[in-house]
Amino acid sequence: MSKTKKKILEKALVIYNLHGVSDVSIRQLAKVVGISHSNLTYHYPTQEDIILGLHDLLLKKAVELNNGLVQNESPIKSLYTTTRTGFTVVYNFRFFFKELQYICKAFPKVKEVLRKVEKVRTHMYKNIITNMIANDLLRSEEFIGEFDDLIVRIKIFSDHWLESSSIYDELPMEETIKKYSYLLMQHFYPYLTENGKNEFKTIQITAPKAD
Amino acid sequence: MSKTKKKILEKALVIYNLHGVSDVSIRQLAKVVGISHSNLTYHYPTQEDIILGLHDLLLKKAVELNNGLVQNESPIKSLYTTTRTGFTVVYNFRFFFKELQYICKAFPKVKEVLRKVEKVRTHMYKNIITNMIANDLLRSEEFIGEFDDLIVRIKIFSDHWLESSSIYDELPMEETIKKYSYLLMQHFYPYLTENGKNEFKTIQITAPKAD
DNA sequence: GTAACTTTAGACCAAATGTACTAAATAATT
DNA sequence: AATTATTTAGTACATTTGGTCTAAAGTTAC
Repeated sequence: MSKTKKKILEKALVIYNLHGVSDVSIRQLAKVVGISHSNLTYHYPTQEDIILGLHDLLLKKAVELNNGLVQNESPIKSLYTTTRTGFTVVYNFRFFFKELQYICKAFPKVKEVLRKVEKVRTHMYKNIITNMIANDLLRSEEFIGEFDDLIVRIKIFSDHWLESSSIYDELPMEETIKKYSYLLMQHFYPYLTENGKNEFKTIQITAPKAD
Repeated sequence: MSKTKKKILEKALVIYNLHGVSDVSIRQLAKVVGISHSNLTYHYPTQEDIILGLHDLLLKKAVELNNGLVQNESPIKSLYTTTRTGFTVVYNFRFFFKELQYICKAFPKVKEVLRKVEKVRTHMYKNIITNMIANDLLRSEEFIGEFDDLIVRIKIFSDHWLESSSIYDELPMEETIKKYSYLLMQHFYPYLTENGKNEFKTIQITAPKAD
């Protein structure tokens, strides 16, 4: 990737986070980058290409941060740490999650990518749940599809906590991420075994009270 | 409200649901209504006024439908019915929920209204939960704030299930509403007592499997 | 050093948008 | 019937937008 391309993505992230994708034209972005709008179209013919580039960055960042985590703690604490770092990435690319619907409508290719990523996420959560059951941290299903449905709920929460927060909250970044990471974890809580609940308590210490 | 104003809102709802608020200009809307764009601005000086009018309609519709429900069933079945009708209203005003973030950013007055409505919703869920506990359908809190947090999660789900569905699903309206109403109910399931779970099973019959 | 390629800026264009203004038509009031 | 108020359409305007085209400037290769 050329230096200019890198700089474009970098500045695009800042300005999109600030004003939203739908409010920033090619010309405005070019001005921020410090190049002409025709030069910008030379590197990224359409806005969709920029968004795809940024989404790529997002995925790379997420993987990179996750690899840096120590995974020898308890599964539940591990899950919490993973959630925290994941939610931090979401926050850093907040333009994406705030305008998810607009982006999917305006840029079909992005929507396709998202659908693929969704399958990976589902798979990941399935593994986590199987694991927790095997370790006697989570009870087993009480009806067919119970945990598949839980995963759907978790994914909706993960995709939209930021949007909701931007409407109803007025917290600083750190607080927001803490609050919603903890809320995500609570999706699991009522399904935990006694063992699991005891482990869960160890993460409560760092978590703030919601509201 | 004059006949013209009514017709404007009516047509706006259709065209917004179809193409999204951000994609429909005053001029396009005027064409659909069959009046001049200057006449439209006469009745609704800004787009914000139209959105506010539509949100008013939404609330009225929700109240009206809710009043039509029989409330002598079991609390859990009652909650399910309320959810179903509520989600039907959400679907009928889907433009609103699909572009929640955009609307809140572009029209600050709408955001204020939403924040007020949110408080009412919280209160409603608190009542429902208190009631269910009193009727031995729901267990009591295992830690402080547990059910407040549950309510936050439920509200996020209620606000964003449609947006998520529009990205990942391709189901017809009826199926979609059924699926997500049932998913909402599952937020309560793991907190239910034996009594509650038995009641819950009576609503499972009409619910489709998720995915 | 010159030829070929890449990167950049500037100008131009047609389309669309919100807003404002004017004047005609219609309805209401006296 | 005359006047006043409301509703309607048309026009004009300044701005912005995404594209396209052209040519200059910079870089690389031979």
